Amino acid sequence: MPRRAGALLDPASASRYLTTPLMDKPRVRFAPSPTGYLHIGGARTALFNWLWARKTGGTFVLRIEDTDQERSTDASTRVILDSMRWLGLDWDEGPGVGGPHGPYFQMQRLDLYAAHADRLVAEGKAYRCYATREEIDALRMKLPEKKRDGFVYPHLWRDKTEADWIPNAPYVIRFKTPLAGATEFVDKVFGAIKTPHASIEDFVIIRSDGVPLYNFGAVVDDVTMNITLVARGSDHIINTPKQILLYQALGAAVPEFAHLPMMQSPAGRKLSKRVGDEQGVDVPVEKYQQNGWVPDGLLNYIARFGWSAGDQEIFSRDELVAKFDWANCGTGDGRYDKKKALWVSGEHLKRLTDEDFAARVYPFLARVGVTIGADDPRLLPAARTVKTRSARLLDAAEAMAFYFNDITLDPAAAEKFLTDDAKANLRAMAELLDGVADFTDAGIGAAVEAWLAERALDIKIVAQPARVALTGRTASPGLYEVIAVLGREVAVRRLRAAAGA
RNA sequence: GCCACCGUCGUCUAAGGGCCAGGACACCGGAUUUUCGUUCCGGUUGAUGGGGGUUCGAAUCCCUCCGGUGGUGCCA
Repeated sequence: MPRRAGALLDPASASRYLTTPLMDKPRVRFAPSPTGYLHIGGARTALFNWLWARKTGGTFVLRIEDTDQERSTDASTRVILDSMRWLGLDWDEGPGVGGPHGPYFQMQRLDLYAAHADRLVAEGKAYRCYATREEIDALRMKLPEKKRDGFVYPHLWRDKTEADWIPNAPYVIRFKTPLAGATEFVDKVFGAIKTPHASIEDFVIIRSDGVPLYNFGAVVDDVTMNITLVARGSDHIINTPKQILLYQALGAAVPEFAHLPMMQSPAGRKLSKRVGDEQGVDVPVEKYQQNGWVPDGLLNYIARFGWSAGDQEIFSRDELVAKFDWANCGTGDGRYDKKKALWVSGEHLKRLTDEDFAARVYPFLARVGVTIGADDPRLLPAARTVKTRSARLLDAAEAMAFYFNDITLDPAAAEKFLTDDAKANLRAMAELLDGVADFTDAGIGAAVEAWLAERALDIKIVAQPARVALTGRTASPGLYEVIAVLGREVAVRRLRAAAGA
């Protein structure tokens, strides 16, 4: 494993760059592309940036990188923003809130990119390339098959001058990458990373339609938005040298960089939505919302992925803010672990107050066919009985449904437990409950225990049949609490129905 | 192919030259319990990718091989 930040640069070979002067407060950003949904890995990137901003009193900027016009949609922007809000990752500048460095959509900043690109061209640091895609492809195809993969743009227009420009013909703008030397930077997570310029081709910074490509748009924005620390997935490590070259060409201070290892599928694949579906992992953040995760639970799981603080596993949002640091980020890619994710979710549910838990479960009740009012007096006591046995709110709602809706007996359970002897006991129990004065968990328990003692019956004999009769299933919260929440009328009716059937 | 990065229990991680490689999830066993779950206890159940070095001593430093990931686009 490489030494993290602090590894030495080789001053002789690296082209040095300006270090961001220690400014007052960090400015970080999250810059998603609106091409679908908020990816769980993207949420993690956003979270780490947000944590750093909140911890340091810095600024968290949200920017929408919508320059891929083929795939970007407004609907997607809304979905991403909604997921960010649901997670509680509020941004200080960006869509909806504005800010002094807007607009925060790249397609509304085209003039800015053009101006910067033109300046680079004027200064000889970039150049117009009139070679068409077809032309370049033809050159590539001329190579022997084995060498085609290694084809790089052959500097066709690198040394041409304005006199060579073709009037009215489309062109792209390419960056004039230094032919020799190397660019090295010290990543806050990965340590020193060095890339020889020879391995960087003269990459396109502006398309023929005037729209910038990722590397250029991101740099111009990060410069003009005064971003001091760029934190993103390690898939961008490869882009960093190009971007540093761009900062230097623009005469701008180079920000700090922090890359995060990738979150892979359980089988170690790239975590795309399709792969996630195949391997049982929810990739879009909206799915977690729909399945009844609490935001802090999701944040906890993804924070703890690639980062740690001693042996602690469960963190509140505030603890995350207090304890987060780039130095405790690891470098190895990791695999999503669904079981652990669910465990973390459940731990967060357990830590909710009963009232809070009930209020959060309520919206999910409708999803499982329960239509009660938010002020239904059974809601809180019912919710309380399933809180510690559910991993997500949707699971809790499902586990609670029997309290409110008519039940159907699980056939296998009925077959096994609703024997003639058991039915006789259920009738007797119904009788008993009818007369219990203190119809509470404790009161019912006392009455039933006394009744059992009187008849020399073991609770094990009557519990399961009663459970099946009352809930339809063999697994449920404690029998007495179930009865108490159900209420005398319903409990008695269900016992008799099962006994009579 | 080339470039960059990464490699500790099945999984997430700790230890960054020196006490049995620690914790968590998972898994197995047990206790408690009216079921499930919770909770508690136990686990020689389980790992430094392989091989070379350096060193009294290596998961840790060096070399090499292997493996994985990302990139190699007028995607981001």
